[in-house]
Amino acid sequence: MSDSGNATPLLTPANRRRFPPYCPPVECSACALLALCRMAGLGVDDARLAEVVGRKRPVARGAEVRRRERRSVIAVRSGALKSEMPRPGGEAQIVAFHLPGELVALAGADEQGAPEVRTLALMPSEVCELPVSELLGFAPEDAARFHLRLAQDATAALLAAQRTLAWTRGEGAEARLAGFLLDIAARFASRELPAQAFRLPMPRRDIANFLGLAEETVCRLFRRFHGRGWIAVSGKRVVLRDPAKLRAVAAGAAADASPA
Amino acid sequence: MSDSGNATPLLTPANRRRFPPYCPPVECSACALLALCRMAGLGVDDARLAEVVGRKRPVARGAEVRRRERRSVIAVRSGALKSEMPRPGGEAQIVAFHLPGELVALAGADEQGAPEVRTLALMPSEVCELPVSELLGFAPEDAARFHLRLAQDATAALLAAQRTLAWTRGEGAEARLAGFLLDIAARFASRELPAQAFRLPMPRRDIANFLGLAEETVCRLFRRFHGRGWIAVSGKRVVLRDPAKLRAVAAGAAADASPA
DNA sequence: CGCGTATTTGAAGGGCCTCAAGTATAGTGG
DNA sequence: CCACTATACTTGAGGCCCTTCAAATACGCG
Repeated sequence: MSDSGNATPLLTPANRRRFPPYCPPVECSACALLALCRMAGLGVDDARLAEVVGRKRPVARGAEVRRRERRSVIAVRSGALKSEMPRPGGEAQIVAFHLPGELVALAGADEQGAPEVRTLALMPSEVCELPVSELLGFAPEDAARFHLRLAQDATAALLAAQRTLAWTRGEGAEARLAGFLLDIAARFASRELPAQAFRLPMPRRDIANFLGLAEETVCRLFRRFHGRGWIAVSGKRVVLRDPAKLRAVAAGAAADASPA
Repeated sequence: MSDSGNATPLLTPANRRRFPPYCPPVECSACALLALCRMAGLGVDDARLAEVVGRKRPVARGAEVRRRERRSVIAVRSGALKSEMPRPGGEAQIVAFHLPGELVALAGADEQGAPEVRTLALMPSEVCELPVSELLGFAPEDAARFHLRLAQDATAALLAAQRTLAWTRGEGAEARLAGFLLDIAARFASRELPAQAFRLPMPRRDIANFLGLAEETVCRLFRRFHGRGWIAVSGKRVVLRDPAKLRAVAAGAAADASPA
């Protein structure tokens, strides 16, 4: 198997500069918020869109994404976010990462007091905010369809959270990291972003937190996967070289074959 | 503090028989489905209730809870359920337990094919099913309010799932089990069921699966907590004797004080 | 180009898992 | 109502995976 085809770019210093950018903006056509925008009576290029939806609102790296309206749905346009839940004693637990085109802030969309979940930008990002309150004056039939769609999006998010709960409990640290890489790649692919070679938006520390591992363990696993030829990794740049093997590892297969 | 009052029953053989039953049925007044039932135009004691809502539908121990209608919301009336997500290679991962008065089957309420999440009865149980499709002919205003409530319930469920994700990642096995016991107790209390002395509806094996631990570890932890006087445990019967200490442990406090 | 942050690497130790066997419970059927 | 039996719970010993602590290096941002 050795070096079968150099179709995948190697992470030589020369290739680093031409590596895909971090998290490029997605078009409205690939955004999960599109259905709600349309249902709100807004054409994508309509003039009213800019009025109701806060488009391209910038969020600085490390800053918290906060609702402008009491009740609203937020989507990521570019960059990446993380949602974390504080724990009584110790570090907050990261419960989800949000990539371009994905919805945020569905959980607790109606909570009154201080939000339990904090959402922070992992890099300079842009978000779109669709205020639900602006739409309450709509015709009852439209409001019903809108809220139904909202409920569907929320149940979809719940299902996604349960899937996450399932594979992050995978036996062994290798299974978890393999599952993580495949999850990120699949989500990039579903938004028509490069999914084989990409940059991880989050530091090792956040990956470790999310997977329930130590930061050093995540580092060692990246190196181990790299050494086995499953991936090529240099800092945040990652190339998936053997997705099938990663799937097998994520499913619990012991690593026996493949040269070290 | 020694034996300050024997208000809490000891788990002597004599007291076993008078121990609270497993998961007694909740009244409609304490059920999370009540708001949706009322909004659907159904008085709790209304004759139509029996027609639209499948009340007291029995589910045998180990049987799968399946929707009768394509789209519906299910609540637990008595007993207890577990929801599990299959994993590629190996045992399914339990993602949630459902106690009397709680909603189920929100996730995937709209999915078309075979459901990803399977919901099984941990003991002989009764469930109520409210078919959403039956209500689509309602007045638009009522439909709008109904779907809004549905969306709120869905986001609340998502928030609950994220909370679960946070404390089940607690550092150390002791923190996880302490958090688990407090979680169960709090949910019993919110439904006006006995929350200090109760029976765990699920076997050790399921607790271990849910918390990402080995079954033997869970057993040892129960015995350890029992030995330290934090709880009294005999099989599935549990009495919380020092909830404050359990909270401290769940928050990550090291166990140093308290006699062994 | 320099500094701060992020990543990497090593060594030692502990906590949880695995395997195995015995005991007690509770559900089942007569 | 009681006996029976399958399931669930408990307990012990040994070993490995992951964590912790510490320090050096590489990268990226201003």
